[in-house]
Amino acid sequence: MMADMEKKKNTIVDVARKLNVSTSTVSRALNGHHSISERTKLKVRKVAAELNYSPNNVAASLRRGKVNSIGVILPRINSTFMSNCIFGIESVTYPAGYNLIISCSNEDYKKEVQSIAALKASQVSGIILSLSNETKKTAHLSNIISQNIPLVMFDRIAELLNVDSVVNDDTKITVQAIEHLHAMGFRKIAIFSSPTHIYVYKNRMKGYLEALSSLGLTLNHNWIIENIQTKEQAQHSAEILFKAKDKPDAVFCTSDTIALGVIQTLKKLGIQIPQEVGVIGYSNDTFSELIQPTLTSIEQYPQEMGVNAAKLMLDIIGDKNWSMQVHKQIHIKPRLIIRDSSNRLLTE
Amino acid sequence: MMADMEKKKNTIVDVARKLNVSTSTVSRALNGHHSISERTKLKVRKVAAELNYSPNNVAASLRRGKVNSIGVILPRINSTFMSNCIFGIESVTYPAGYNLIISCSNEDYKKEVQSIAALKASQVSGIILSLSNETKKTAHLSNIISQNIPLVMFDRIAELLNVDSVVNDDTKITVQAIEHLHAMGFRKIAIFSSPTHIYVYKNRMKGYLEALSSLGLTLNHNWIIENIQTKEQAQHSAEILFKAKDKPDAVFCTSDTIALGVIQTLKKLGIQIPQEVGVIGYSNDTFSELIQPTLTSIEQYPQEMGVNAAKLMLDIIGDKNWSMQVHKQIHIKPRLIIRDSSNRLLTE
DNA sequence: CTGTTAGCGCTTTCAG
DNA sequence: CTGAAAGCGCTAACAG
Repeated sequence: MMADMEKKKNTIVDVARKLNVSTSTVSRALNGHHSISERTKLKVRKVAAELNYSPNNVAASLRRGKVNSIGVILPRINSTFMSNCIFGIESVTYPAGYNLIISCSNEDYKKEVQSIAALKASQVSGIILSLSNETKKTAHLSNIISQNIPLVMFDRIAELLNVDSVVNDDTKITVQAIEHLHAMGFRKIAIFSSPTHIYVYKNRMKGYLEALSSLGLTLNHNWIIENIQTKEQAQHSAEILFKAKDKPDAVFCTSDTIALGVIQTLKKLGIQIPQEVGVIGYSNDTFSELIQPTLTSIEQYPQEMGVNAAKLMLDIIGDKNWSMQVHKQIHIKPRLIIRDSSNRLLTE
Repeated sequence: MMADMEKKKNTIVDVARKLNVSTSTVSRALNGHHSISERTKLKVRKVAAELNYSPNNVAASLRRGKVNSIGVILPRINSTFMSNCIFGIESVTYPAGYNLIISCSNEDYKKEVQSIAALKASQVSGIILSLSNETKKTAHLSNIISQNIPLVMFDRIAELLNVDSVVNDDTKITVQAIEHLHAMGFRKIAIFSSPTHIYVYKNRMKGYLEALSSLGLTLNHNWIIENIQTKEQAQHSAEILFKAKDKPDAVFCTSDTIALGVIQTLKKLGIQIPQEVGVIGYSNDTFSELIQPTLTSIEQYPQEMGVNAAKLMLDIIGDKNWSMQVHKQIHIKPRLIIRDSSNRLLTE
């Protein structure tokens, strides 16, 4: 009978045996320890290669009590914004020698909690997180903080939690956007917003209200549409709003997708953009400069956000007392990109 | 002097001690082993919760010789196509209890090789991969296959490697696209392609050539533009081509971004689409139905590709002899989505 | 510069 | 149904 080809993987023990040295020497040589002679290092590396040796990080991590991976939990993964954030994160963590374990909460609170548990079990060095829509409790986060697992939040943060974070200056840029509409002669400005219990939308709403007040514009509660999540909902609400008596003359939208829905409805109703109604979106999706009319929007620099979140994480890792310290909040400055959908000067 | 609050994490040893049982019992209880009485299980779980016990998967993995994570290597991460693939993969691997370790080769061969090594060191259960642009050698892949590490490739596969894979029927759908152009009366069909050493572009080129031949259209080598990678390159090449004497009357593009570049140049040159020139893109990006004219394109169902790649992976994992077997290739059927940019019927 | 030794936290035979 | 004991592969005191 043929014996099974027991392709047992070679370990440092095999390398050590072949060279007649101790496993410590092999371990040290492979890790570039300074107290090993160049000659030995060369020999070890040679034999390791011959034996097709591949290190076992699981064993090393267990021994070291430290894992070289960082967990990332996102509400979505297939969005331009989020995938660019990941891209930014990866560009920092990879050169630093970390793996990225990514999981997607799918805007589901329960899955967020489970993902946290899974990452904890994996002994990740830290967790970078943006909250799901549904997350209203944050016990799962306090829990990991209390266990000294580094946590960095970005974009959708939990305000009451004292952690390092990266956010946009949503309020300020929204004020700027409303001021821009005002400067273009729009006076009856509506807002189409996603749910305002979420940090970023809350701040956009805040900016809207602040700007209206400081510009002396009257606030019409019928023009404040909240809880819009999809293009279809935006279309629906726009249809109702623009068929009513008391129509606004501009709409500030908290996402480009919402803005797209509004634009499609306005077109359908034969309303001219921006002559009759101005529209502003948020996040500068690829399509915003490609649609008709081109859409005024707000660039958020998601990659930059990811880069900063990752840098923050690397700073924290290894700092035993990070949870005791004053936490940093990095503000990314968004930019208003003025295009045709709000630019009345073009047509006057 | 205050003693440091040694917040040493509790392990099963602590749980066992508190209950006066053995660690084996705790381990078994926590893992729902059948030979443990319900009463014990309850007690163990209760104490584990009290002690805020969190399992250490690193130790468990080392002992089991098996890690609950799957590695994914992609050429890009911030593209609609790839992020949707990840989304599909995650939707299968998460419920199955796997972590996803994602790394991005950035179209760089070296980084692809390094990522493979890193994932190997992490002892991942398997690797799902789509090749970088630059990858021409596949020794790094043969290597992991020979070590019985499950490998699934998708989209950009290495043809000569005998592994499970998920691909589009690029050739067939391209033939269909060209036939569509022919049916619309276009006869002088050019192709703007990304580098054809890459599997998917090679097949699109193949489809183009096959279709031309079977439709009896003459092949003009000046109309075969290869190595286009960016919108700018597409614009540049289109400008040259459409200022030349011998102009095509349609352009098949291997991506929507290329098509966008072509359309922008045609507009600039005052050439009517589709009356004078028809354009087809590939991958049905969000913007394709939003631009003017709306762009005929090919939907590839990236999420579906991810789902299938992940399922294939789960099938393979644990199957000791997978590398000996005949490998499956799953073909995802793309769909031609006809819009204005190729639809002459609209205007005749 | 190198070797000896003791575990990291968990699972899993084997033995009751 | 439960316990004792061994050990996964590696690293890091400690000791020369």
